[in-house]
Amino acid sequence: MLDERKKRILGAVVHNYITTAVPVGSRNIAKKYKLGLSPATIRNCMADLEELGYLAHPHTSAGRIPTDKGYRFYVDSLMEQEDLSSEEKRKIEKEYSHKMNRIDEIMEETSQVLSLISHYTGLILAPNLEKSIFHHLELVSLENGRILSILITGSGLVKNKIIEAEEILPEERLEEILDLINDRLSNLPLKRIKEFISDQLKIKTYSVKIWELMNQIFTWDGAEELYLRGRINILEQPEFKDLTRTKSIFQALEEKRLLVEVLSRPTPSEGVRVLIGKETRCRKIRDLSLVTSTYSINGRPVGILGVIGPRRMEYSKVVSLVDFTAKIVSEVLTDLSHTTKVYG
Amino acid sequence: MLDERKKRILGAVVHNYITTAVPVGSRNIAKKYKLGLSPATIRNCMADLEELGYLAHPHTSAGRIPTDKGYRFYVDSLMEQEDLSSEEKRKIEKEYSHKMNRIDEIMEETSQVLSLISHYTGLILAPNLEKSIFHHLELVSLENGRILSILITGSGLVKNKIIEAEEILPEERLEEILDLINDRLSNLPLKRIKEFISDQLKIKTYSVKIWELMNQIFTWDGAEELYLRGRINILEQPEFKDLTRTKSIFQALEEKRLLVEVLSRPTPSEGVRVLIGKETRCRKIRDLSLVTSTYSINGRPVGILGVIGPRRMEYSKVVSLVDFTAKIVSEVLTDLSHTTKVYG
DNA sequence: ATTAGCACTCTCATTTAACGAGTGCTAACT
DNA sequence: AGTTAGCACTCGTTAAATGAGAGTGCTAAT
Repeated sequence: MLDERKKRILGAVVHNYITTAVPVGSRNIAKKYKLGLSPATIRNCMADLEELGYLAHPHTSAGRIPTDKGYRFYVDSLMEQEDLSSEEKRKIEKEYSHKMNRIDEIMEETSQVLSLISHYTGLILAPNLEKSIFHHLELVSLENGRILSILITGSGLVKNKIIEAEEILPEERLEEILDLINDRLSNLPLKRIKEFISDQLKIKTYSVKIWELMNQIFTWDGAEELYLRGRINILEQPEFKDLTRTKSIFQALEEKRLLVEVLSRPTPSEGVRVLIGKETRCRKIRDLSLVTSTYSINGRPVGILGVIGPRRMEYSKVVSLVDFTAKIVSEVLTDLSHTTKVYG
Repeated sequence: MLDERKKRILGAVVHNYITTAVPVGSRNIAKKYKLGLSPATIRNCMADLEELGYLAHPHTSAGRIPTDKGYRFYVDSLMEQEDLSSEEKRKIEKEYSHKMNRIDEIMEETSQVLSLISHYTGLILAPNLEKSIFHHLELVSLENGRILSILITGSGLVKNKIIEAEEILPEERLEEILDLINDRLSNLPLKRIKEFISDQLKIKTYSVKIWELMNQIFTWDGAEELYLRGRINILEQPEFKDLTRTKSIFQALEEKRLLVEVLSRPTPSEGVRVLIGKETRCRKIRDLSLVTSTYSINGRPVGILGVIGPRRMEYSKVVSLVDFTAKIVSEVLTDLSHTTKVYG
């Protein structure tokens, strides 16, 4: 375990590096942070911290920069959460003040807010359909036996899908099955609906065709939607002025699949999660950090939002931002889910 | 008018600059293009072309680069369209070979294709709702008098909108009005529907509430959807290694409104349109060129697609690409529109 | 244990010089 | 008269040289 002095010096180095982006030297620390120590002492201490793996040298005779381990310790033990300024809070609340009826508006707005306030890249993963609650299904027959299905979830998400039925189904038959579904399955999690379809519907007298149809309606390509805003903010950071590296990072940010994969990893704990550099376990974004939180509807977590930016991120502020935003989004979505019950 | 020699030399300069991105000198031209002229002669000629405004000097003792006027002349009179290789054609057709039922899939696919083949940035503006044909409307009552409207166009575009009705409307009333709309207005351009609503519906005995409701359904925020792919390809070009300028270009590319504005300008002519540098009449993208074409459904133009890239673009190839892609997209959408007639 | 002092290292910015591509002009050539 | 060769000149690019500055690590003194 680090002693008090080491902690304070590590904290000072990380803090200074985060704000200046310049490798920090002992003299600098001695001047800016009143630790009551001379540069020489600090130097010794920093050498120790380096040996312990918390700091690194870009080269001899340059200051130190934190390693991932250093950032990790800072985030876990040293940093104190820096509340958003009341102005920032106001700004966020204002963005959500006007009525939004559609989930995708809320997603757009949220990624925008996260990017705007953090000056990094904001992201939000749309509510996972699997975890959503079923509310209503509407079917419209199209030509050639194709059917447009409109699925409404408890959170107000509307999902359209066009289905090719092999055989044209009579209108009455559809009505019948539709009523059954809407009567019996309302408020069930979508995940459970497929089970129901397998169990109930198959046993009953309904034809295989209808079973297949329903199966198709409640199956969707797993491609969860990811909203990203403010990618250019990455270019703002001095460490990315070198183009070659920057380009590969942009490429990674264009690959939604990659980010979705990283984001959907099971969350070990409640609240805000911080992934630093290599901890993302993904080469392409190993120079970036990720601050995320789940957001929920009626207390049930349905999606993930957060900020992605340079390793040298203002964690103390971003953690607050992500936390705050997640709470607001949860509220907004929960409200929406209450007013989106199907009528009659 | 330029004489034959000037044309050939201008063509050579533009071509060479497009392929190498290096200001081109007389010696270079003399060697690579067999014009049967000595460097000195070419020099004189280039000096003339400069005076006429077709070429420019970055500085004395550097080669020439084309001006916008130079590119324009090249595109209009010199360039010969370079057909896509059969491999490229195959590649494109393959991308469209699997069944796509939803417009947005087609849009995603198309912007992707344009970016992939051109190595610049691909873009497509989704079909303009105003110009679309109405096919079917579906209404679902939600709690609190809110109504989910589902609008299906002839091209298979499905548009959801949640409407807040001030007063709860009885189900029968909705059914009634819905039948009227679907019976009478099918196959009308959406633009005309609003007129119909104003004229017919108002005169009849329907309440003001219903009129307002319909009005809301057929009114949408003009925000047309723009699909963009391959923005990073911009970084690929040597002229953008300077960051400050690049950043502002990226910012411009993030601003969809800006691009939508430029794209939706009325097209003067049929076929592929090329806008070079300043011709875009937009400061932020004055270093870029735009190659666009309309695409259509059943012969009626409904949207715009194209490629945006450096002024020094391979026009001869990109023009072919955009032309070809527009034709394919038109076919795909027209097919889709035929199979998306509402049943019964 | 802490600190002051000092030699040493390494980067970065600046200067300097050489280089070379390209021009523009003139005079010779066909 | 148009074309070409020759040549001086310009200017940007690149590489090497230089010096300043920041920072370290070690040693010896406090």
